[in-house]
Amino acid sequence: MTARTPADGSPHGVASVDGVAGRSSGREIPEATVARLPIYLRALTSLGERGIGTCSSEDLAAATGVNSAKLRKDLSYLGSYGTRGVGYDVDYLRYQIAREIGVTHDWPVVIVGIGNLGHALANYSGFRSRGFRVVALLDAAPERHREAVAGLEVRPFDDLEEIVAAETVAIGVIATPAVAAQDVTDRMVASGISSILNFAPTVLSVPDGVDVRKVDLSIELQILAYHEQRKAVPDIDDNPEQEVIA
Amino acid sequence: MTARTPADGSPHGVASVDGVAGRSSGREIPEATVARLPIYLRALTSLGERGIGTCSSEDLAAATGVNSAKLRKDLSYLGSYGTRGVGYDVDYLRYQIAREIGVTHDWPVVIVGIGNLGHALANYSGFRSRGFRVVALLDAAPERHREAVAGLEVRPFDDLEEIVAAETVAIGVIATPAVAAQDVTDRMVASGISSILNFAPTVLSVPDGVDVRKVDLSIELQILAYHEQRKAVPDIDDNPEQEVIA
DNA sequence: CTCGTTTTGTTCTTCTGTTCACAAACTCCT
DNA sequence: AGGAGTTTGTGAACAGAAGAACAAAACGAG
Repeated sequence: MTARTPADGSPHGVASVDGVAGRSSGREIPEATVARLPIYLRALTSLGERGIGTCSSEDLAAATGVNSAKLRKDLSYLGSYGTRGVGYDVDYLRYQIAREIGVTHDWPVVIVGIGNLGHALANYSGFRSRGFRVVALLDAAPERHREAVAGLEVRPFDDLEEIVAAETVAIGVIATPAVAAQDVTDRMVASGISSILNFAPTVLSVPDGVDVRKVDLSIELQILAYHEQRKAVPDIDDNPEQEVIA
Repeated sequence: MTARTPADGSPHGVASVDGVAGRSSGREIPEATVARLPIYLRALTSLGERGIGTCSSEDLAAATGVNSAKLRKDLSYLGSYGTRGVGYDVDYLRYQIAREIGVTHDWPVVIVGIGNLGHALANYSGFRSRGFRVVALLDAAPERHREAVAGLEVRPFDDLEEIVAAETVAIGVIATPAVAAQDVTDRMVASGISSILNFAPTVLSVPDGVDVRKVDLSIELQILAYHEQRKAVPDIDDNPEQEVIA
């Protein structure tokens, strides 16, 4: 912990990296690394809860299923938060990653589409504990309103703008049928939301500056199926298609 | 279309790539491409339903949000299924992709853990229409048994081996709490399942030859949060640490 | 205080994936 | 039939990510 003082002091006395002088956050973190930071964060939380105060890159690599060299390189983008010969302070590193990701404070989130999946998402406790707070559940269907899910009333979709403005919501989750997803997206964007997590099986178009991530359950299964098929028929091809031609 | 005969015949007369000679399925499809094939498949299905018989790589690229050159290269790994100057036959290409992925017939799937998420998955109609058939819902908790979800009875987890053997199930879905996930995995693997889709927020360890894909809802949100944070504070860093250096 | 051990942070190499750009192949029009 | 216009399939350049390997930094023992 005392090791904190040299902060980002790059060992070899180079105070500024890339010639970017003062901007200590000037390090551009590669996308692949960003996608792994949450994994490290979760593993560190778990280690911390088990009372482990320090861990090496090998330990953390084992806990996350990542190659230790890759892990060290990932962490090095954030700064120099380890101690050579010792390892990383679990709590300290966890805080640094949380800060880098931006989950030291909670992000308000709205969920639109309270069907089966929306229910599950609303009830998912992992959001709360990992930096997100569901502030509203919205659905266009009147028969779903007033129903209480996870302690929140389901409200009309038309309340979107009001809620986004009142709570400064930046992140929206779409769990509607595919056909409604683009409309919901447009309304979200218009109301000020600039990051969307989309569970609807459709490609959304959004203006620049808005991020969309998509989670598609059947795509994941299809990727598994592809590899599964290759296992089953390791060598032979299952296309009996000589005849087709002509 | 006639172009099928030369199989992988690379134009410049190189019949065997990599020296792998005759293996027509020897084309190794890059992982990144495999992950996009289901997207193309879905878009083609949608085009087909709209009565569109032919599409160019530009059309399909627009529908999927992918660069058209990348799309063409992806498709070229499967074979030469387009016609220069014309484009791709929607149905024909769709069939070829489905065959490559291995979803021309349905894959039986079991879902373990019928909580909120398990419910949602069991009811998700997209599985059925995209090459998967949920053959059983399993849960360790006795109070969940006999409950009917999506037309299937929830059965005891101990029935796993019997079901997997009876239906030759190769793919399992884990929607249990994190703490149970590794045990469920071990049982699945022992019973013969070799592809797992994991929704539990934990790293699974599996023997070689078993594939695991993980879907983690809060990780997706955290990735969005990272970028969102960067938008909010485009330049200034939120760590006020100039003083440190010494 | 010096030596040996540990473990980080980083450089260099290799691999994988993306994008560009264009010849080859096809259609359609005249 | 020939030429103009499209669109594919792919080689080659480029970019990004992963992995191996090692010097620099910290610690502890003697």
